Amino acid sequence: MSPRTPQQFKKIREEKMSLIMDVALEHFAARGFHKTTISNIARHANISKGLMYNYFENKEALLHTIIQKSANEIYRYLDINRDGHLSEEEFEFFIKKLDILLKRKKHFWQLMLQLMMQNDVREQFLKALRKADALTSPGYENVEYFYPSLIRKMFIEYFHARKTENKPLPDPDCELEMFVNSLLGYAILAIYSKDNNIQHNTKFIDRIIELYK
Amino acid sequence: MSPRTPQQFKKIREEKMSLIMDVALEHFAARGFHKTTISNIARHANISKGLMYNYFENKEALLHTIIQKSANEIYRYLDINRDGHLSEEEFEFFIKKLDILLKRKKHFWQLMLQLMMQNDVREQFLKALRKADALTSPGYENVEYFYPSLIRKMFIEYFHARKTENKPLPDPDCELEMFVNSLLGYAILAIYSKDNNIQHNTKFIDRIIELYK
Amino acid sequence: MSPRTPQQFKKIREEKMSLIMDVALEHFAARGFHKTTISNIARHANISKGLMYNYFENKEALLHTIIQKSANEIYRYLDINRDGHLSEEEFEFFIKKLDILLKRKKHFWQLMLQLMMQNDVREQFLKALRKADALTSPGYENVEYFYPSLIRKMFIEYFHARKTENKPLPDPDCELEMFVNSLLGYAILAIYSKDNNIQHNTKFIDRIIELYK
Amino acid sequence: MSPRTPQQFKKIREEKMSLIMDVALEHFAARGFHKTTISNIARHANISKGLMYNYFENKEALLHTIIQKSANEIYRYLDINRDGHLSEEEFEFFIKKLDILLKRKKHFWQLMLQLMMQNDVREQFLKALRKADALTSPGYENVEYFYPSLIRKMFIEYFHARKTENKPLPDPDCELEMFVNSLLGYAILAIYSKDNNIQHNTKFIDRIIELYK
DNA sequence: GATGAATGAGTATTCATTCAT
DNA sequence: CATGAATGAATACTCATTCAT
Repeated sequence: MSPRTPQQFKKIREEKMSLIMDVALEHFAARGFHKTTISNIARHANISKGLMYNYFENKEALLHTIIQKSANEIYRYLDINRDGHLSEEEFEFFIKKLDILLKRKKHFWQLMLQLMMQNDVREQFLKALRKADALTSPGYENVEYFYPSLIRKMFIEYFHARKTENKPLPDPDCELEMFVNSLLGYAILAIYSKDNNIQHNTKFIDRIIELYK
Repeated sequence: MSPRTPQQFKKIREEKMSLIMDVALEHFAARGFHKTTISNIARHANISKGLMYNYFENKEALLHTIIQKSANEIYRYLDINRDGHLSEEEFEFFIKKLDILLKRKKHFWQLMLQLMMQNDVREQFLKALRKADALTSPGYENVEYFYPSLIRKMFIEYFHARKTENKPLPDPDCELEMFVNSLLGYAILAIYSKDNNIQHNTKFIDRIIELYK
Repeated sequence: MSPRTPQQFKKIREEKMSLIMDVALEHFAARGFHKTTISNIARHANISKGLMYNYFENKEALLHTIIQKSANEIYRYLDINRDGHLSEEEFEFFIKKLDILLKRKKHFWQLMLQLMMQNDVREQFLKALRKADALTSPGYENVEYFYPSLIRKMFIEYFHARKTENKPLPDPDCELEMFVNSLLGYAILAIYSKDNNIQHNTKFIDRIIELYK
Repeated sequence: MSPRTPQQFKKIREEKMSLIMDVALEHFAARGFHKTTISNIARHANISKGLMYNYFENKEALLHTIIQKSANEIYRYLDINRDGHLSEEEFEFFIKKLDILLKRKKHFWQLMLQLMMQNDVREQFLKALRKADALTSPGYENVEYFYPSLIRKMFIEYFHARKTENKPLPDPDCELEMFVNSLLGYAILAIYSKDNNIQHNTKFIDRIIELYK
């Protein structure tokens, strides 16, 4: 009886880690990081507590890994043509993809919001995000500001370049902010809404595009 | 030393409770409800742990009392003419007051957001809010839906009644949603921004009023 | 019913801390630091585990405090005339007191030996000792080398000054080492011997004095 | 690839066991038995944890085997002419060999000291030593007292027979103890000294021999 | 009213050991 | 022979809450 091959071990490892992270994310999102116990995660993942620590150094490391992994996926998913310029088509594409993303990864976003709301976690949380960003944005590893800044830059440029009836906007920065706020408000409600009322969402997203494209 | 009068006792009591609640709110907002310990609150309020339990049945009761009290203050503060109708002036007045409120009570709002983000706290949290509403909205004690619904109703009516160039809005519900989302996004950023950049805020609020009044 | 006075609280605290430290020292000495559990200490001290942490930040802090306190006592006890010079009388006095000390504080010395034997604890353990030294040797707070060095210095001087039949020793350093080794060997056996065979010990100590005074 | 012969298997087995024991001894000595984890040993020996249990029933068995093996080596190494009598030459030979031994097997002696210092391990530890002794001292398997007693007996006889200037020592037992203590003190410092200052050691050993031969 | 010592149930974490492959 | 995933019992530590004074 020969031992399992390294590949087999790797597969087992990855599947278990993935399972644990899925269960943990769900619980973190629903009950918050602190109220979620390792015991609970282990019980729901049908593993022993000890195994958790075989894969994750501790509870915090588990959280970080979840954030990192999810952030990576998101960045990969959004990966728009990174020429630093946002065409009208890319703008529309971005908004629509974002909407889908919000619904696909509700648990992750709920967790993110919880973390962002805690003043003392926000900093280290942002660090994790920045790291994830660096991984997917080769060449941006040393960018001082956190990823969304990159997007923000593009949007600033986009709004400054925008014209209505061939005239530039009177106050593009204010317009950008209106846009960002609308999107943020929409996102939060979408993340916490129980139904995925497609119709309703579509209407709003279309209106956003109509207004700001 | 003559014994204190009942009034003096009452005053001491109220001041202590107020102090405890202030300290607690600050800590809850900064570190979250679970990470905040009773010991910490007591230490910062310069009282003993035991005294805390003289005033508040337990940690949860403390939280509820804080929410209740703050919610009451807020409702009192916003107290617009409750004739169930929102005039254009009232609309503008409401928005402007809300903006001031957000900045005045940042800690409270930060705590509110944290609580709203936790799926399993949200329900009981909303209950507390509804109760606070009932206290300030005599006659509405048995209203089934939670307070914002009342406001929402007025806003729905407001947007449906709104006319631009003497023509009703093509889709007032969508317009309402755009408005709500913008405001929500703005609120969150305002609650967590460190500076109270008046200028910047004023611009945005003015634009909101300009667009939706 | 007025609350206890600060003095009463202090007394309670000190008595409990002392009790815990006594029990802990006994266990540490008998079973080693790692094999001794907090539960065990608590059980034998007839207190709850929680109380332990009311008084000592953690297990290591408990150990440090024990070392510190015991070391202080020892230094106080040995406190010979600190003029940096060792007369023949002081020499004899020191040896005799040391002998008594070994028997009085067996548990402490057993623990000390255990700690000294662990390569990775020795450093931080010596630090604790140095600190205790500084507390009892005003003016020596910044002495770079650890306390025994001070004693050692005196002994070096003592042996170099020693004369037999009016002639200096042929090799005072070697003689010093013979003395130190004898004492060390004696100490270890004394610390771990179960009986305090006075006779036997006296004989040895007398011989030491006879040889090296 | 032809299957390995039984001899090859045996050789592999023995080499692996030896490797494991070396690594384990090093760790036990440096960090103590309890702080040393099986995982650590396995990692440093470049084997799997499971394999450890193929060779050693459990952690304790590993410890015992190490002690046993090292003790055997030591006894073999010291193997003086066991006629129960210690000549002056044998005395000198013994001391000199002991000195070399201390430096050759520092890790082992460090571990031994650690174990001896723990009251509750000492008993079973001495048992292991006695067993080792029995293996190398055929005929002494049932000797009640632990090995050093045998040596001690010889030394007692040696000191009682010793004469200075043709006169027997006034108190041979006390002299023996002086000798033992000196040697013990020396041994401990030698075991834990980082440098192997040959000169220094030689001087001391020579002095011992000079004094007690 | 006020204090802080005391409790104990709960939680994260460790690690020797087993076992399917 | 060899592997490392998996277990679970044990252990350090936390903290809301109680209570004698």
